[in-house]
Amino acid sequence: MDTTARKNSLKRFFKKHRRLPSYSEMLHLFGLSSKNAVFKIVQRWIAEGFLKKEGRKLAPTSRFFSLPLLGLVKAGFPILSEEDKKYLTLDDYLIEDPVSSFLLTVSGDSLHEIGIFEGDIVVVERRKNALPGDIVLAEIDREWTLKILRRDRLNNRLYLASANSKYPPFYPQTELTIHGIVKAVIRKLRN
Amino acid sequence: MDTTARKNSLKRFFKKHRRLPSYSEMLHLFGLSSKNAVFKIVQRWIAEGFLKKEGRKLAPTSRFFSLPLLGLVKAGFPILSEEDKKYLTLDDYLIEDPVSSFLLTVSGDSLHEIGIFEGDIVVVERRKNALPGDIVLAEIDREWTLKILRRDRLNNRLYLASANSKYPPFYPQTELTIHGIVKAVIRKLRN
DNA sequence: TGACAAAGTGAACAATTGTTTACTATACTT
DNA sequence: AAGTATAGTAAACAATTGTTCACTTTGTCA
Repeated sequence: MDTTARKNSLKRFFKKHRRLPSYSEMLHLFGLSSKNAVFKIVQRWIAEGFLKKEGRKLAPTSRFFSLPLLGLVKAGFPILSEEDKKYLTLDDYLIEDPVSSFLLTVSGDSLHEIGIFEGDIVVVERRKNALPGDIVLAEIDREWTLKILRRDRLNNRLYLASANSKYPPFYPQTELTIHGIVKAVIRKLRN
Repeated sequence: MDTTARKNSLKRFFKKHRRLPSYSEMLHLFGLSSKNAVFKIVQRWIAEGFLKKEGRKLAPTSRFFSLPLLGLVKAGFPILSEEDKKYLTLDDYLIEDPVSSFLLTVSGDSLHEIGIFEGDIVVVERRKNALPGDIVLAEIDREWTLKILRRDRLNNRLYLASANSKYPPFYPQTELTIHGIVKAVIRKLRN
C-alpha cells in the first residue's frame, strides 16, 4: 500500500465516518503494526499540507477535500502544470456561512436567459440588502419571488426584473423587501 | 446561549477547523464550566441525529452539514413544514466518487442554450462510456472539447453537438473518445 | 408555594490518545 | 559491497479524552 492508496483510504474513511481516524485506527487502515509508523506518515502529510494539527488535534486541510480544478486546453488533456494546479473544495467554495444559508429549488422559467432553469438549486444567503444586478429572493407586494434586482435610472426606484423576455418588470406597488441573495446556482445533470 | 446558538457555534467551529471540538473545547465554546454539562448536551444531540458516536468517537451526521432545501411558495416565506423539510449536503449531493471526479472551468459559449456559460464550473466524472444526451468531455480528432453527445438517427453514428445555434455539429473524421461525463454544473454569482 | 424536571457544577476515573526513544528491516545509490 | 537514507517495529509515557457519580441551581407549572 503506497502513499496514494493510503491517502485514498483516509479520504474514504472521512467520507464514510465524517471524521479522521485515530492513529490506532490508521494502523489497521494502513496495514501497519506500529503507531510510530503512522506518526511519521502523518507528519509527512502535515508537512505537505494534506493534514494539519492544532496542538495534538489532527484535522484535514482544504486540500484534503479538494478536487483538482482544470482548464480546458484544446490541444490536450486539460491538466495544468503541477505548480499551477488549483484545488477547490466545493463546500467551502459555495457555502460561505452555513448558518445563514439555505437552498431553494427554482420553479418557473423567469430567469431562463441567465441560465437558471426550473429544477435548479440555488444557494441563498439570508440578508436584507442587495445591490442592483443581484439575483434576490424578494417579497414584492406580499408575494415571494426570485428575480433580478434593478434600479430604474429615471426615478431611482428599485424594481424586479426577469431574465425572460416574456415577463415584464415588476415595480412594487406598496413594498419590496429583500430576504436574501443568490450566491450560487447548482444543477445536477445525471445520477 | 441556547441550543440553536450552541449548534451554530459548533458548525462554525467545524467550518473553521474541519473537526469537532473535544468536550473540553466545547466547554469554553458554550460558556460552561462542567464537562458533564457538555456530555448531556451532546447526548441529546446524538439522540436527535445531529451528531453520532462510534464507540467513544464523536462525529457529525449528514444533517450536521446539510442546508434546508426549500421550495418557493408564492404565498409566504418558502419554508416547508418541519416534517416535509428536506436537507441537502452539497458535497454529498454533487460528488459521488471524489477519487474519479475533477472540476473543469468552462470556456466558450457552445453550451449556452442549455444554461452552461463561460466561467461556470462543471463536475466531471472520469469514464469511457456515455449515453446520447449526456454532456461529455470528449476528444474528437485529437481535439478536446465539452459538448453534447448525440447519435445520428440515419447512420447510427455518434457525434458531438453544441447548444448554440451558431455552431455546427461535429462529426468525427477519424475518432471520438469519451473521457468523462458532466455530472453537475456550478455557477458562483457573488462573493 | 411547593414539587418536579431540566440544566449545570465539580471531582474522580479508566481508557485511549499522540508522542518519544531505541532499535531493525528494507530499499537506493555510487 | 558498503554506506546511508527511508520505512517500519516495539515498548513506555504523560496528557487528555469521554464517562460516571453525587450534588446544586434554575425554571415551570399546578
